[in-house]
Amino acid sequence: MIDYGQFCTVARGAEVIGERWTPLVVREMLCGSTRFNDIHRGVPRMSTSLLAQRLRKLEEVGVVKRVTATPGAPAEYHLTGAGEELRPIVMALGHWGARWIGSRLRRGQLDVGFLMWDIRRFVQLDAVPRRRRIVVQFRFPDARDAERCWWLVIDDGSVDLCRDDPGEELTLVVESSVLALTEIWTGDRDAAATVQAREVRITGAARDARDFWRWLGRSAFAGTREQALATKA
Amino acid sequence: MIDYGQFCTVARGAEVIGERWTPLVVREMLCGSTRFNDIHRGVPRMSTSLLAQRLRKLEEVGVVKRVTATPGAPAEYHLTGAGEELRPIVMALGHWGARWIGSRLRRGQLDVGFLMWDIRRFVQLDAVPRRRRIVVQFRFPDARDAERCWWLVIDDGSVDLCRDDPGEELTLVVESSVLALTEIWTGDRDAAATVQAREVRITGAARDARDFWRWLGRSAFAGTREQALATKA
DNA sequence: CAGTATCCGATGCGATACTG
DNA sequence: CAGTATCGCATCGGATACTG
Repeated sequence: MIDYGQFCTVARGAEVIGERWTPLVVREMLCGSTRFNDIHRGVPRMSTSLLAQRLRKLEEVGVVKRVTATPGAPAEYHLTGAGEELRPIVMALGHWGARWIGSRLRRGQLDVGFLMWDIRRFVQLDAVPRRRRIVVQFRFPDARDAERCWWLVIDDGSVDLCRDDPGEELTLVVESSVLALTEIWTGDRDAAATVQAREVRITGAARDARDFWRWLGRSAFAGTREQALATKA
Repeated sequence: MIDYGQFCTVARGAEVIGERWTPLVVREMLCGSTRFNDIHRGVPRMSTSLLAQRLRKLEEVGVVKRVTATPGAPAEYHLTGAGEELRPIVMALGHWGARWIGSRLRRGQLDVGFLMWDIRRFVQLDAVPRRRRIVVQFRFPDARDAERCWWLVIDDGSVDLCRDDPGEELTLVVESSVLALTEIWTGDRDAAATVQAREVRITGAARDARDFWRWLGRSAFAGTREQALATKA
């Protein structure tokens, strides 16, 4: 563990949550993930051994509480009150990043799995047309073989993300480069303009296509990003 | 530099200011230090080469602006707008630490130089009796030889910290263990109670001694700390 | 004072493999 | 699925010495 050797509480706080990867682990838990592998989806580049180590440390300092419902059941990781109070800090950091990190996305930052996981999480359920099962296929021609095709299934208020064809009638097919959809998600580009530019193509009923952009969420920081870019221009 | 390889702005922000030592360097600059060695006083355990490296990085990402008034003059480091906007984040982290880091101060976290530097910075000038030159000697019998004795000189709205006897009449002498004064500073202990317990001794005119605790500031997070400890008890 | 250059050692952490 | 164990490299950063 980091030891700054200072009594200042900024230092002591930074020792706990400033360690490499830790803020992202906390972010993931703030978004609601409680299972080890779910958390890991939010930080896929982190090795599982390191994630386990960080979770132990966070438990030790009282940010995370490890819960095992019944013996033998898989553990769940929950934020404590202290952990929950990190929310404003992590959010502020995200907004700061959205506002001040100017550079375009680098190639190495693109990750379809992470993007889709994020999208799944923030589907605007109350904006989804009710009483219908909706199946959207996402196609990313430039992604690696295994990540080229995803299905988002929304039904009765629940959202599922599949990597295997559910074999149902498709409501929509969304085809895009990884970059284009990511930039829409982050607020770097406008969805309508990107469709205009033919960098995203949506196939399906016109009404469903229009609805799509309503219930598809955006990153929590997209508004800030958008505003920052607008101000600059 | 850290590279999380994620488009999320929390990650991209953390890449910039989540690196080891960086939040403390920013904290120091938010407190007003602009010269290399002044900044270094706030992070004395950091090597100068590493500090230089971090400052370069911060300049590169637009958090710090390096300014040389006249050629040959020593450089000054100023926070940019982006840097200034880190203030709420750093402060929030400090308050979080004050509230949730339960452990007592460890021996290795004590540092008289850092404490006195902090004290000097936050003297409540408007609470200091006017029209008088005030010289306070601080004695720390348990400190290392070179750090046993300090002088705080307040005059005409300016505060100086000396390590050599200014050779003037002393208004007050404050004698304390490093721990005791540090804990008063951080809000872990009450000043009056600590004096009662004879762990701090003040010599001088009664009125000056009473005034002392009024113009001596406390850490910016002491209130939060105090409240957290009170709640627990 | 205000840093830079160099060296070298600790360790953080990634990759891989393995277990219940 | 939910992790643990082990290995080995890279790099981070501390110490020291040096410069204008």
